[in-house]
Amino acid sequence: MPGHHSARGRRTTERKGDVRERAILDTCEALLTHKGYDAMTVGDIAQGAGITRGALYFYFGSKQEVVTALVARTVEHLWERSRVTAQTDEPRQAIAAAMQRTVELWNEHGPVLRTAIDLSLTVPEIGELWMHTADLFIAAITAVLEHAGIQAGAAPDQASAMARALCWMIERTFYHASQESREKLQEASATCEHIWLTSAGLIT
Amino acid sequence: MPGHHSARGRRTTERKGDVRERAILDTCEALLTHKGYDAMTVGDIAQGAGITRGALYFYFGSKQEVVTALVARTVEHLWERSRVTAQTDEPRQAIAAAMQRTVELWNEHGPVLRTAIDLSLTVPEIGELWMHTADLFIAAITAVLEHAGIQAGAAPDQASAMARALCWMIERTFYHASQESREKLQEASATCEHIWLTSAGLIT
DNA sequence: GATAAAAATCGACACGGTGTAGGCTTTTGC
DNA sequence: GCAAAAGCCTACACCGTGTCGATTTTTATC
Repeated sequence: MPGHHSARGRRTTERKGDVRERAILDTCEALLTHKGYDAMTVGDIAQGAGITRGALYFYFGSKQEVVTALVARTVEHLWERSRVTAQTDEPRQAIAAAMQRTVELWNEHGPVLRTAIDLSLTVPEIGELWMHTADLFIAAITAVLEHAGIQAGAAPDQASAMARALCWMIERTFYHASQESREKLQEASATCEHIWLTSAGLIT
Repeated sequence: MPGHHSARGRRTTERKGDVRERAILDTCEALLTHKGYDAMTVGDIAQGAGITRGALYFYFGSKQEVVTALVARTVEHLWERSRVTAQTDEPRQAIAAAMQRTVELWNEHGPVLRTAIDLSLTVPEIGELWMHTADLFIAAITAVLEHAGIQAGAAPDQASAMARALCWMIERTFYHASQESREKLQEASATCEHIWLTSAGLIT
């Protein structure tokens, strides 16, 4: 009985492997949270997912591939959300909304995002993924800045360059704050928002 | 003939091991530059320094210890410089000077600094070192902000919190720009300086 | 400049994690 | 029910790490 009358909308036909694959990624995220990337061994992941090392290599070619898939899964979430978010015309609102969404993502998946950042240099695939994410962010910030009256362009005091720096500020600030607590994250977010607003000329 | 009339001021008595130790660190920095941390093996370092793996373990207990020592050496440079730099009273000058010094350090030791950042999470000793460096920086930024009229305090729109966010902005922006080219670094520095000035209320 | 202690070096080894290979078992679709 | 595909496992080979004990070289002292 494959994809029969599954009540759900889609065609289903969910292979057993699909479940396992999710289990592997879930386990990986949990391990990343509690042990960190280096300490996490392929055997650990397999064990957590209820299979042996050998079986895991049926799904993923290496530890790095597992993590890459996990990062992809997490980041796609973000892409979805950012695509949905209609651009509010009011800069202040747009900024507040963007920051709030980002806080939520970091609250939910902080360890994965931190790992992604750490591995960006050494694992090209992850670097790719993260760069793309950053570019989305930078584009969004650039739009807001220009909308707020900052001159478009790539010179150091123009929208594009400033957006890039602000993006890195947010990334790094969240990276650290998300290690501490949700409260710290919220505070850090407020600080970033304030600097963003100031840079946009929306605060005296 | 140990430390005889060595023309130099100090007591000399430089052991052979001191030279080797330096050679190891120099090799490590070169390898970090050309291969990156993960690809770099203890054997590589030893070979580059003209000894065998076994001998290297006489100097350092592990690959991580080698890198930690290298980071320490590099960061101490920075501490020196920042201690020397008398605090100019004029905020604009202070900011420009700080940025320039930072650019130089990243130009000279970009790969080491990037590695230090990458390993901050996983190697506590390096995390320690880097945190201390960041704290110096944050204190300096805080001082400038307060001097420029930003209210002291840790609330999101007060000097201390803002300084922290600005520090991370600079760290991350330099991290990326230093991978590209000296020109990019210089531009990135200008952008960070502009945002810093704006946040300090020194630019309309 | 002989000598004994300290410093430096080496080769061999044990361990642990990775990734691969070949064969067995379960699912899946007809 | 039955092939083919998918899933799974054990065993193995490889590589990098870090340790050990024996040996050689430096260093300081007489």
